Amino acid sequence: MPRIVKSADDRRNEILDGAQALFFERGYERTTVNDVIAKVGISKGGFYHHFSAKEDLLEGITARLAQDAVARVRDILDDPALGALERLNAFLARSRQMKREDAPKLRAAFDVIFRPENLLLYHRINAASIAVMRPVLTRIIVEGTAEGVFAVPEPEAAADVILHIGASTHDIMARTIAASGTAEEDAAIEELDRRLHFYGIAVDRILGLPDGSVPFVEPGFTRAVMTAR
Amino acid sequence: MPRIVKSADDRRNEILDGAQALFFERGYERTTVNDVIAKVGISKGGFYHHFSAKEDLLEGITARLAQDAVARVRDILDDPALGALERLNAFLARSRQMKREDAPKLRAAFDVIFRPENLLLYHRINAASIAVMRPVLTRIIVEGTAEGVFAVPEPEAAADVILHIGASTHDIMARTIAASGTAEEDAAIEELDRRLHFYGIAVDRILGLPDGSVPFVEPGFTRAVMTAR
DNA sequence: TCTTGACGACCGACCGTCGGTCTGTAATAT
DNA sequence: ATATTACAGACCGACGGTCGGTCGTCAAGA
Repeated sequence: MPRIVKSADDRRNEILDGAQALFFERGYERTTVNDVIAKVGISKGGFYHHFSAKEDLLEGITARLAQDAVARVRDILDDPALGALERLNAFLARSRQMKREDAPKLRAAFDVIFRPENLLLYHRINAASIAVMRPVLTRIIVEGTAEGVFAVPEPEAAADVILHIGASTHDIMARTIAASGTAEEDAAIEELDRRLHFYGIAVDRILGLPDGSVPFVEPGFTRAVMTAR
Repeated sequence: MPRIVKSADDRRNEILDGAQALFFERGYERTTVNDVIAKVGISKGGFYHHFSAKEDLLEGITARLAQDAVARVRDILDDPALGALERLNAFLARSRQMKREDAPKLRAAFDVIFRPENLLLYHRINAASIAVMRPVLTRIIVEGTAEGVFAVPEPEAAADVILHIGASTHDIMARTIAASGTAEEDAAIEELDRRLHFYGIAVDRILGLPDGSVPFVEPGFTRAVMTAR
């Protein structure tokens, strides 16, 4: 085979791109290192020159995804005109907007990520996003507590709890996706929507706010994302 | 090798016992099927006669553990004399008592379960215990809402959230265990204790109770469990 | 009581796959 | 010219899982 040399960064990202595509298509375990190098057009030796193990791919991919996600809300986080509650709601609104925008891609990824055999992949993505969001959310809570809007004794712990509440959607999400195309799809989406609505209430309460202050979903959001093609 | 024949149930439990011991000692991935059959004193064929895959061991073990755990609190769950809040607190108190009783074994298991490479093992155990506890906790919340003591619009969702809050302790637990034996051990335990205390408050708020109604920890509990030998 | 035969528990050699290593080489930098 | 980096690809050992066959058990028929 002809030898193609590229800069380390470019090659690394190429590998990450290929791996990410495969992971979101077949899952982590069902994707072999040989699959990845075949897709990227690279040799085994080349791969292991850039990554010391298959697991490193997960780290690289999830780190990139998380960095990305936070970059897209940076302006909201840095806007000095916003109060804590406004900032939090603007952040959540932006997140929803982004999800709506690439709902089809997201939905396709969900199909794979929420399969039981891909638990590890899901968990890593989740852990990475929590790690990135924790300091962000903590800052907002500290801010809100200083403003006297929130009433939270342990901001960092509260941030952790709130972020993990998102993880508790896993099961219902999985169920909803499994029900996709069947007669129960509609009911499953309804239930998921009710759940997400309640999670907003849980956040309100943890922050010491009146119910409904921090909406997690807006009308039609859940259905729009879950039925996207 | 001499052939030893036993009833399917006995053999199955023997295999589960051996596998559980190994998983809690070396973790799931680092335990091979050959390790298990060597420990139990059985052949490869024998093993696959009772289990269709290595993963089935996880299911079997976690199911057993979860069944066990719920059996040990059955009396509290069934006691008609208890109100919902009393029942919930009695349940948590019993759980703590059980943890204190076999703190050394628990602590040893923690050492393995919270290592990053054993994420799958941890997750399965957690998922199984949540699956078992969900209906139990849901019932308590429904009861409490009917009594007018709790104020929860979606009992099942609330149960899910509360159970998942426990999962958010994973990171700090892992950190605390990693700090074991170092100079930071003391500070890590303090922080873990503060976190657990806050989780109690989060539960109070989700249930619509005044802060401090549902204590997650009692003084000295965290240290007692985490420093057990 | 003894034989027979079916069934299920069990054996262990074997296999394919997969993550990872190693030796070597072409391209690039110094 | 030389060192370093980026890559190639044959190879390896370990592991999960399979498969054809064996042996203990027990019940029915002679």
